[in-house]
Amino acid sequence: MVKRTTYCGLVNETYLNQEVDLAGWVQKRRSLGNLVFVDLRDREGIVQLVFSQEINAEALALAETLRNEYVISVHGKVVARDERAINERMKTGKIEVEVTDITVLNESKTPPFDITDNVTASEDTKLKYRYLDLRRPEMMTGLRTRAQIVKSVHHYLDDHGFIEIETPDLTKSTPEGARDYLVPSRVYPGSFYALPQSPQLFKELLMASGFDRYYQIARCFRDEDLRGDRQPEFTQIDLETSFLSAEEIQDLTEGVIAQVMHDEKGIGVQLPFPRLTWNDAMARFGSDKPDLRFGMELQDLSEFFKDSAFKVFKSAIENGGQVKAIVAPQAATKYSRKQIEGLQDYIKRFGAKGLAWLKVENGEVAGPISKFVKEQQAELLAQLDAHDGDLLLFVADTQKVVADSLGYLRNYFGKELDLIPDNQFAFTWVVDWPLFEYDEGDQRWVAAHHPFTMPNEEDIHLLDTDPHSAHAQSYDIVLNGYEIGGGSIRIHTREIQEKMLKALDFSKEKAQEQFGFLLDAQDYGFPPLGGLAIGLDRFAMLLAGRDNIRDVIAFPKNSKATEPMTEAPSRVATAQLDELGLNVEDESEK
RNA sequence: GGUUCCAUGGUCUAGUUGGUUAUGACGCCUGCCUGUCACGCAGGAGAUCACCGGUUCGAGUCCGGUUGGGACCGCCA
Repeated sequence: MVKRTTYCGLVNETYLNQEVDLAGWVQKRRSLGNLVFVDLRDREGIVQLVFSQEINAEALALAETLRNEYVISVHGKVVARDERAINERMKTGKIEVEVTDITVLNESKTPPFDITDNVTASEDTKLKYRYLDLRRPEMMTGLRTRAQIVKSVHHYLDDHGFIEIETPDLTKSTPEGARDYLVPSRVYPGSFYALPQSPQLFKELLMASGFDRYYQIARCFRDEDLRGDRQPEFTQIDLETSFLSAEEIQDLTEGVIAQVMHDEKGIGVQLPFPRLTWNDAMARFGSDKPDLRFGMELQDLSEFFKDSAFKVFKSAIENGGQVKAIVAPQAATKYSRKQIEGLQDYIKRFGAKGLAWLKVENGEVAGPISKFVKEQQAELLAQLDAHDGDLLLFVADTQKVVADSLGYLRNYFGKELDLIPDNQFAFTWVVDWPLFEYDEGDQRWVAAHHPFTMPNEEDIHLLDTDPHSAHAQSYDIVLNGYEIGGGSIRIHTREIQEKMLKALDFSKEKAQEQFGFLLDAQDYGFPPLGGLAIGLDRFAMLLAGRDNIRDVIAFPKNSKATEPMTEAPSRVATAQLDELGLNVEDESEK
């Protein structure tokens, strides 16, 4: 095999009049008879090859037989294109390669879709032929963005005294949190390992061992339903430290992110990032992961409407709820009554019973509820800072329903009204989370973050009296409306840990059975500790400008958690099951 | 677990009130073409209308079910 001179996409004027050897895939053949052009593609880009009688008749003949995605190598001379033949849209458009020798390294069937960035094939088809999909430049770019992030993280954390340590993938199932992926044990039939949801407990134990600063690019597994930003296996930039405060860990994280933004995007981010309390995030943006690239904040009108003649509003407030509104700027004429009612149907899934709205026209409010606010309309418009042409949207309900509904509508209108600037990266911390949240489905209190999260210092006493009102030393890092990471200061004393588990209704026995190794470790000089994990996939997705983490994962699952290419998961041989002591029900069905 | 949408040549797609040979583009094949880069021109091939059943004289179209896929809610310490 001839040694390549360079990548196709990197051939430029410095190679003028030199002989080069190139290899790659045929992007396109354009035959004009005795003159043939071939676009040759590799990971760095495309270069135009020329074949003609004058250059080499034998190569020309072979060029006529080329088809898309054939793999070839060529030898030829880099020449300048004629003035009128220059292609300004191509990086290599000023030159071309006159081919004197060509080898077909492999032929290709006609691919099921074109290897271009404006591909039209369905997600299903693309995943089935993932190796072809990944030939597309934008897919290569996404994975290279991801690689660059990892490289920067290694560089930064290595420089800051972090030690990279691997933790097990075959570990113990834990009852809290997401559903585990289970791995049957052959040696102990009926017993199972679990794949880690995160390396949480192991990294805490590494602090107990005195490593002081740990990190890992860690694969995590959660058997829950998928979304555009959720895959069953995903990767965290996982780190843990001893003897640092929440603020110090946040500063450190900002350093990591600033390094990545500098290396990958050439952007100097403004530090420190804003810090929002969880309460403020929910109150102002209706979300625990607010998109700060635009305004349109939720405004509380409970006081304004507490004596309203509009019973829906008045009674919501009397029942301990609230009335809030958002102002969609210049949206009044863009949305018909029917469209707004469509939005109302949508927010019903968050529990909202209705969506009240007003349009502002000539300084007056108009719309179905206008008669209730006509008298105070000037006051209302002033309070909301609303102007002619704006659309006002109101939801009256419990705090949670109001936040979910208006938070959704805020994001919806942000996109629809084009209020979100491109190429902006708005980081923020969301801090001071509740320690617990109530699980309506299971009718019990669960840890909002995880059961090892330290309460705020001033709330520790609440563990004895009113644990569920306590707030936590936990923090999420949010980018453009996505949670890209989160962490906390952990509990490091057995006393507080046991109170925490008790508040979660763990019996002493159950706690010992599930987390005994951690509780025991806390008896042997467990240092104060805390850490954080950044979701690599989401971070890479956002930096690559994509809207699905599949685009920055080489071989992802589809939305049904299967992989169309390998057809995993699949049934296995009975002999394999027998060896594991497993019986599958209804094996004949399906 | 729930809601909702979708399935027509290789790909994307049109298909009316149920009515003769199922539309178009791209791609593919053959021929012509020496400056193309969305090459052009002429011709051609390519369809189990996802699957099963029903209604009907007649189903791509209507009804029921199944399968596969997309989005969303729940779920995701």
